[in-house]
Amino acid sequence: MSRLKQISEAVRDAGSLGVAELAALTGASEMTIRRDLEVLAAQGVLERYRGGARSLLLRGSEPPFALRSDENTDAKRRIAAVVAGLLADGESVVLDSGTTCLEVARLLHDRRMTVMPLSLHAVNALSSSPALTLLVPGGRPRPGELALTGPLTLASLESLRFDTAVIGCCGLSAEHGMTAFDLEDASVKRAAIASARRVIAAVDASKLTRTALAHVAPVSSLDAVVTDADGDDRVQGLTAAGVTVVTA
Amino acid sequence: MSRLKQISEAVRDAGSLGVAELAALTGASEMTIRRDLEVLAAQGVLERYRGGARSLLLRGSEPPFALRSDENTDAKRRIAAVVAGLLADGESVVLDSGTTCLEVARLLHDRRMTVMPLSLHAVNALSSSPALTLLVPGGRPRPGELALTGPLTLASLESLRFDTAVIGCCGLSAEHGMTAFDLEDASVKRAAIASARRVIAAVDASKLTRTALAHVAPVSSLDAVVTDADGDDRVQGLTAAGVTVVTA
DNA sequence: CGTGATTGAACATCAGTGATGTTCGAAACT
DNA sequence: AGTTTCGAACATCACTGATGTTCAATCACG
Repeated sequence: MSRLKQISEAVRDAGSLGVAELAALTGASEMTIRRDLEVLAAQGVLERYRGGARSLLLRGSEPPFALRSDENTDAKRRIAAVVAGLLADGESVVLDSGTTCLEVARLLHDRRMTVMPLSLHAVNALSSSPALTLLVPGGRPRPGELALTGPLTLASLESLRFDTAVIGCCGLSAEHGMTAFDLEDASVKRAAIASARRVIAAVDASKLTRTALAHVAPVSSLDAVVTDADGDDRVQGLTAAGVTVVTA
Repeated sequence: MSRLKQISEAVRDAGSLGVAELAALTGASEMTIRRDLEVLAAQGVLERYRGGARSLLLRGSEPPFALRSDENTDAKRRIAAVVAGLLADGESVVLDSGTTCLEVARLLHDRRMTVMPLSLHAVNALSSSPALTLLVPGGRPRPGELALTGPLTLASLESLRFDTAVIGCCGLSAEHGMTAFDLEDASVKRAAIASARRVIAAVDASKLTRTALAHVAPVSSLDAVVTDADGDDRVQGLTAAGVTVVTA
């Protein structure tokens, strides 16, 4: 686990912590801790005060992208590989924001298809590809996450029809359907789902226990769910609800 | 001058050149030349054949972005500084693609304004800024240049009204007006100009002698031209045509 | 079909960059 | 005023990316 993540979790759990304590906890020097706190403060994770920092992470909000990106990478890669296998050359795909979908993007780099990513991270991962046709939606990128949102994004999606939408999410269950932390994100996901004939959800196992604030869509609107949970209650709940679940 | 640029020009001037000759010319090893040629071939600058490479650069087309980016940097920075000075905090600005406008983007990083760049390079330069509101237009990024073009871009521009448009171009003269190498680019520039109340052209001196294929707009639609040419005939031509010219 | 030139993969080397630690003067809190 | 905290500046170190060298495989041409 990276030191930044370690710090952010320690501060979140304690509410607030001093620089010296964090230095002792991580084994790094106080100067390094200060630099880390500066970074985390810029990301909105916490707030500095003289001698320490207090957490700004609300329960029910999402930790910033930079802290999630190297989390659970193995599972994400395996899920992404399966998703990429479900996509055929020549298809047009709209690709959601989030770290799992970013892994999918990396795998599509040399494929011959049309892709519209909903996050600038994925756009950057694909912008050097000569093989595929890259479409960028308009919108306002949310800081850190770089997920595109707002009326421009919705307008871009409404003017196009895709073969497949690959959607990530923050929570997924048979009961509550697909949910997201951010309201704007949720409406973008909805628009993406509405613009595609086929919908694939890419969801690592940890999301299957979670339910977030904003409702996106019922599970009935998903054609397939790709996840890394194996022989799990929650997977059974989804299949019972009539969803095709593919395990990576 | 970078070795890549040196190679690309030598091959363009000779039509085709051998690896050994290029190694002698640049002082690098043949292996390095091969790697360089691979890079340039991927950019579409030239075509490899066994033992050498032949140029693919058409007269009248634009050398790829990566080769222009570190060219004339001083002049571009000075022009960009003047342009940035013409913009007020709180303004909404549409920022054209190209290396000069990219320098402008870098200077806007910590300003409090709304910016819509027309190239992903500038988007990336600004995406970490907490101060400004970044808007991304939709579109298809042209490889290398990463300039956004196409119907999505035009639609994004048509749905917005900006205070100022900062436009770069490939050619500018009193006689032919503003011109661009790429037809799609030209229509995007036109749309950007149409969506803004005030239009500033950022043009280094070398563009004032050039005229490119696609007409963008007459000089009468420009409110100001920022350039680094000092006491030049061409500048006089522009001022005679009623354009406000600011020299950096 | 053979021969010599060309290629690219693998490894060595080196410089430049980024992360970390240390020091010390300035600023802030009590 | 005294103590603590901060951050700028510099030193250090690991790592990455660029370059060169070597050598076996491949290609073109006679």
